[in-house]
Amino acid sequence: MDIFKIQIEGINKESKQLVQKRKIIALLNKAETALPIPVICRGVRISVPTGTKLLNELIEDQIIVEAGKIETDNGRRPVVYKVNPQCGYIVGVEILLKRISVSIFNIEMKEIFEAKDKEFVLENTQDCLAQVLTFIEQCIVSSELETNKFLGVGIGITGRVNAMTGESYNYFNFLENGLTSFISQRLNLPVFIDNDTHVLGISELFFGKAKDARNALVVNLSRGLGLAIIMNGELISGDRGFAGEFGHMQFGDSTKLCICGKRGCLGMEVSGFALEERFKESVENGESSLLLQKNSTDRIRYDSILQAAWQGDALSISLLHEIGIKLGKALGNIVNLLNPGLIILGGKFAIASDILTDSIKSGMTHTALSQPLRSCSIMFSETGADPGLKGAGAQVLYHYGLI
Amino acid sequence: MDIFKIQIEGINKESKQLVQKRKIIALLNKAETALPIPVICRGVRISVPTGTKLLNELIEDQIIVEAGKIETDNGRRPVVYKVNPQCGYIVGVEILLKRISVSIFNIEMKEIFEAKDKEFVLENTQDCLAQVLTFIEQCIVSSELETNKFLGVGIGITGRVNAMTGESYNYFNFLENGLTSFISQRLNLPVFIDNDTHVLGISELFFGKAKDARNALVVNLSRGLGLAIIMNGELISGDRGFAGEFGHMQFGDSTKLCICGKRGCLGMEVSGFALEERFKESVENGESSLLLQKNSTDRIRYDSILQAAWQGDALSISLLHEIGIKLGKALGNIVNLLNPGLIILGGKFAIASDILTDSIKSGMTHTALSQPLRSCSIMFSETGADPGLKGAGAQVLYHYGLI
DNA sequence: TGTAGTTAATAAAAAAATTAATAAACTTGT
DNA sequence: ACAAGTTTATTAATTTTTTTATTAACTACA
Repeated sequence: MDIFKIQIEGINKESKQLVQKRKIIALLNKAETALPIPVICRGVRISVPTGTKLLNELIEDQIIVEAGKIETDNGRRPVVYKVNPQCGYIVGVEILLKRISVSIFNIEMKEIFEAKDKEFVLENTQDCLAQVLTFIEQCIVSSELETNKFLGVGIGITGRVNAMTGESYNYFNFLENGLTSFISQRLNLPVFIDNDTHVLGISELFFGKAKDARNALVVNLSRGLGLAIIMNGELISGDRGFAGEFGHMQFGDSTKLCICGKRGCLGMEVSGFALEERFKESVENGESSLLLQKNSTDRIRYDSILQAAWQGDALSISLLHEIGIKLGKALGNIVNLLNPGLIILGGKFAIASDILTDSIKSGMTHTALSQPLRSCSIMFSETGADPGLKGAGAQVLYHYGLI
Repeated sequence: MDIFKIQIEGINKESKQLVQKRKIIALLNKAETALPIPVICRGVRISVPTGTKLLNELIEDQIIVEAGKIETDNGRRPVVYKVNPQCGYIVGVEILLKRISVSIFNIEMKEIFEAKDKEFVLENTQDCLAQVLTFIEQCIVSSELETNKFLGVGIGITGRVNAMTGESYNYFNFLENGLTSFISQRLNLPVFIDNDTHVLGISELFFGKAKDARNALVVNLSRGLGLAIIMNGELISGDRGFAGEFGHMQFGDSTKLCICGKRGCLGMEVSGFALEERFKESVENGESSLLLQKNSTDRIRYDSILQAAWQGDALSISLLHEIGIKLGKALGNIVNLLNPGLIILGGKFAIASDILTDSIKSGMTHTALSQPLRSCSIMFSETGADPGLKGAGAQVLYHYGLI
């Protein structure tokens, strides 16, 4: 897919036309529907004859295809065009602590191949890296798609990641030139990377509820606690990609020691892990719960507690309320600091929206100023299955300016 | 200055060339030195003949001027060009609680007229607004510059401001269409506005130490406490312009009631106001200070305490240390959240850099994670006089894409 | 059913921009 | 001091793009 790779090159004879071609592709890809020539030409600010010429060349290259005619109120009906869904493919990879998933998307981000939740143990070793690579390679082969049509690989991985340099600090940090350049060389494809929470943010930004918001927070509340910050319509990475370390915000009353070495980290009070701990404590103090009928206390994971809360278990609900209020207080502080128009609660906790929403809101009133609070709405993520995986893949489109 | 106003209009016959002309102007204005034709043409990606043609038209319009020839290692010596400093002027206005300042800058942001620190009381009244307007008008007249050469007015004002809509929420909020459109109509000039802290951030971003930083925090520590956040090289305003309400971060141990109605606001512990309060308390508890020799406790303002600290007064220094540690703790939290590469301490407290720097750093270690902390340096503002005023004016250049 | 009105697409003419060629100005090395 | 090499600046030739004009396709209404 040579046309997508031009942008890096300097000025040459073809460059300007190729830039315009890429603009056409981007316009069509961003548009919800197929577009007619006049609209395309207005969109990229060129005349109809040149636009038509470029479009025909793109059709010749099978990058753009006709999509029939559309109804109009009056006048000749225009032929509309869209990007050929088969013109390019994207690999999305999600590497979590205990499982790895790969999806292959077409250029419209429709999933056309999947190999999800393969059991796996993430370790900072050469061997583990080799496993990841062969799994990705296998998926590409199994998909039976033309290899020269792959545009790139987008990876989401737990831990701290520098999206700019392509380094992963916690895992595979033994590589000299960073993780992306290593994988890129091996697969002979451009590779982009970010951490699991940021990738979730990308998903919300382009496909979820943050689509129309210029300033939003995406909370990733699962076993851990993370935050993706979107400001001025862009994901905020910070200087080294560390932005969003919400779980280590020193805001809690708890004196529990966090793995980071400090006490009072928010993640020790607001997270799936914290929910499990608090559940155990409560049971030890004699409280009862529906969950105890089936399992012993040790085996109860936060997923089960969330489900129990949904089924009406009083203990689980009250624990969730506690968490909601604490999360709300912390978010209120960030609302003062960043004045987001929207907060999206994502991650595994999103299913507990009914129980959490009011407690978060009430927590926020404790800390947030009334003006920024009034202009900030709270929503729960409703993206389809595996939003992180889709966001991981979307990095590729984002870097090509196609989204 | 018609050429600067084109960008708003739609597509017309001249539009494309004017866009290129604006690019040339922007390139020359951003460059430190005057540039020769080949460099300009490479910079805006046009050929030498067209570039020369456009340049000559700009010279005809007196927007660009020749700036002699430069020495080169070999080959014919090129003529270099720069933006005519007299081609356009900018009005910067700073409206604080007790004083108002106006400066007029040329397009290089050199100050060519000033009327600073006029005594004044900011009130939310028609009368006060009229005073502001006549003062600005007077300054424009006194400057004796051609009125048609003014590019716009940039305002910095205390209180909460929506830079996008041009509304000021705390002052002059009785206007129907926002403050900027009102002043714009009266002065017949484009008007841009932001709050005093954001304007300070703009100053650091374009002329100060944040020039080369893509992610920075600018702390405005004077009688109040504010924060300007720069991420991805842009000032973060948030959804309604409220971003940076650092002073109301709920992070303190103090139980003092803040004007916002909450307790525990950081501004009640870290600010000039807080310094005055703590000084009073300490003296009442029997501590001594150099300052007491001259003034009664009631009359001592934070400026004096800062100066006393600089002169070695033990009480003042220890109070500053307290403030520094608290500020550092709060900043550490933000470092975790946003991973800035640079923190600039500006405002009146900047002169106490020697005393504050270590305590801020030690405070940060309490809350910040080691990784983001390591990549974050702390500096003290060293911009010239009235950085806020310069930042206010710079808004105009920023909106024209000339900076 | 036919005509006026509207928009799309194509073809021809005009304008604009680029490349190529050339002249001018300057440095360096012999 | 003068030829060779470099870079800038100007002019001429070629290519590209846009305007303008024309034809095609369709709706609405009489």
